[in-house]
Amino acid sequence: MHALLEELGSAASAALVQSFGAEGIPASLVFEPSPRADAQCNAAMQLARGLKRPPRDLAVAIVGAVASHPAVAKAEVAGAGFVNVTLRDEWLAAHVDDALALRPVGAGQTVVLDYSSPNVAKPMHIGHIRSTILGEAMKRVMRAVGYTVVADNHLGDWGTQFGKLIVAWHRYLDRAAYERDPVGELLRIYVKYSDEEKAQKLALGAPVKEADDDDAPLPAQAPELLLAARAELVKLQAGDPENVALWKQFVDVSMAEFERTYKRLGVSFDEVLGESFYNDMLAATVDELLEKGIAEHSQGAVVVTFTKERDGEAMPPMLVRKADGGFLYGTSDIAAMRYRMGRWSPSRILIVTDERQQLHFRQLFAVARRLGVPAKLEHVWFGLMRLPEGTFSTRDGNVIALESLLDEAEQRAEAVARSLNADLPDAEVKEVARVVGLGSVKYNDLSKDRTTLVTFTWDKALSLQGNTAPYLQYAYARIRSIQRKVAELGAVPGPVGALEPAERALVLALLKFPLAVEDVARTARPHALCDYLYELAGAFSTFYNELPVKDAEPAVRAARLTLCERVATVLRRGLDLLGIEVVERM
RNA sequence: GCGCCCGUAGCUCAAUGGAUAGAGCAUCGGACUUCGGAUCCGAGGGUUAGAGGUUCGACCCCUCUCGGGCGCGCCA
Repeated sequence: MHALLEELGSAASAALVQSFGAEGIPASLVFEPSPRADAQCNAAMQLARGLKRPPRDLAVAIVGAVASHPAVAKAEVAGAGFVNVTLRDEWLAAHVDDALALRPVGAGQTVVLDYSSPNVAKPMHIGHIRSTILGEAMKRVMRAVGYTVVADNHLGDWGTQFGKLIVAWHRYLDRAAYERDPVGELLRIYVKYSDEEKAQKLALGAPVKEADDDDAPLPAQAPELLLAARAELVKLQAGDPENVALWKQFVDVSMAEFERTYKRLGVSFDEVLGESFYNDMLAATVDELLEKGIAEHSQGAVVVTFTKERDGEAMPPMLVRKADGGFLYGTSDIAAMRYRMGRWSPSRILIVTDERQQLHFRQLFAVARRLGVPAKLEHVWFGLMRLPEGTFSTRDGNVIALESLLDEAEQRAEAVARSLNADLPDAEVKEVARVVGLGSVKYNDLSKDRTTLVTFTWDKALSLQGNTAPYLQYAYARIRSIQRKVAELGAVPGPVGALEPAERALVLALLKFPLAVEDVARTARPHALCDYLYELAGAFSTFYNELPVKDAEPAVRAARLTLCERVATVLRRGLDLLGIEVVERM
C-alpha cells in the first residue's frame, strides 16, 4: 500500500511539473486512504493558489497521471478538487500478503524508551499502568519497524523519601507484617510517618498544605521527625553502611514485587537504571553546566534559567543543586540524558510519564539544546488517572492496587467465559479469563488518545463489549474456529479472485496495517493502532455475517480461507504489538 | 499571580487542515433453526463550551472569554 501510494504521488507530481512548471510542486503528492475513496489526493487545492490555476484544472491533470496506473480502476475529480482513486479488485486481491510487510523505517537507529518508573517502597497502583502499558506498546511497535530499542525502567529509587523511610523503619516497623508483605508494610510505615510528621507540624503551629508539602519552606521550628529523616538521608548519601543496607533492602523487596507484576503484564525491560544509578555523576553534571555557563548560582543554590530569546519560551528556573549541596531529580535527569547519549547514541529518546511533568521536561529539553544533544527528545505524556471522587494519592491511601485491578478483570472475564462456554475445561476457562481480562485492561488504556484524562470506574475499565480487546480477540477466535472446521473437510487456502463488497472492504482494511503501525512509531500514539484493529475486526465481523466460508464453492472457500488467515495473522500481530495476547477459543 | 493541558451525542471516546464530524455503551427496532449472538443490520441522538480571526477549506491553527485538571527555586 505504501509503495502504491508513493507511485501515485510521484506520477501526479511529474504530471503537474510537466503541465505547470516545477515551481512549488513537491516531488511526491500525498495520496492516502479516505472514507470516500481507496486513495485520495488533496494536493490540487493546496497548490492552486501558488500555481495561479483553478484547483480543478490541477485535479484533472492528476487524474490523467494516475488513471493509467495498473492498480487503478477509476480516478475522478470530486468536489472542490479532490482526486478520488478506486483500486482494481485484481490488484487488491494480488496484494493481500502486503498486509504483513512492515517497512524498516527505523533500521539503523536506536531509541531509548524510558517508561514505567515506579517508586520503590510503594506498591504499583492503577495510576502506574498507563506509563507501563503505553511504553511497552511503543517498544514493540518501534522494534517492529526496525528500531533498536533500549527499554529503560527509570526506577524512583533515590531521594528524600528514603530518609523518612529509614526513620519510619526504626520507629514503626511491624516485623511480622513485613515478613508477610514487605512492600505493604513499607507503605504502612511511610503513611504512618507522614501522618505523624503532619501532626508535629500542626503542633508547632505551622500552616499545613493539603498534599506533598514535606519539604515546603520550613516553619521556624522543623518537626523533630523531619530533622531525623534529613539526618538519616545525609548518612545514606554519605555511604553509611547500615543505611545503605536498609536502602538496598527496600529496593530489592520492591523490585521483586515489581517483577511479579511485570511478568504478569508481559512487560520487560533491557535496563533498570534507577535514579540512584546516576548519583555519582551529579556533581560533575552540575560542574559542567556551570563551566559552560548554562547554570548559575542563585541564593546559594545552582539554577538554570530560561528566556524566550534563548530558549524559545520563558520558563521558571530549574534547580540543579540545593543550597545544602544536595541534588534534585532535574539533575539526575540531565545526567541520565548524558549517559544515554554516550552509551547508545540514540536518534530519539522517549520518556513516558504523566502530564504533570510537562514543565520539567520542557526545561530538561531546553538544557539539552544548550548542551548540543543531537537526539530528538520526546516527552510522551499522558493524562492523569483519577477516581470519580478526585485524584488519588498513595499517602492518603485511596488507591486501587494494580494487582486488584488485574484480579478483578480476570474474575469478570471468567464469569463471562463460563456462562458462554459451559463445555470448556476449567483450565482453559482460566486461561481465557487471564488473556481476556488482561487484554481488556490494557486495551482500555491504549485505545484512548494518551492525552485524555481518565476517570477510573470499574465498569468502564473492564468492559467486554464494543471497542475492546475481547472484540478483537473474539474475531480472532472465530477465525480459528472456522479453520478447525474447514480443516476437517480437507480444504486449504487458495488464491483470492473476484471480491464481494464485504471481501473488498476486508482486503482494503488488511492493507492499511503497515500504515497504522508506522503512524504509531512516528507519533507515539498507540490508540491509532487500536482504532485500526477495531476497524479490521469490524470488517471481518461484517464479512463473517454475510458470507459463508465453510459452505462456499471450493474455489471461493479457498479464497475466503486465505482472507481469514491473513486477518487472523494481522489481528494476532497487531495485538501482540500492543502487548495483548489471543486465545484459540473463548 | 504566571504558565501548561483538556473541553466533541445522555455517558465513554475517534476524527491532528479536506467533502455530509464517526464508533461503542445506553435507548428503540430488526437478523440466517448459527462456519461461535462477547456478533451483525438499522433508528433516534451534535450550534465540536462561547465569541472573534486566519484559510479555497477549521473539532484541529491564532486571540479573548467560560469551565475542568495540573504545574510553578531547595520533593520526585
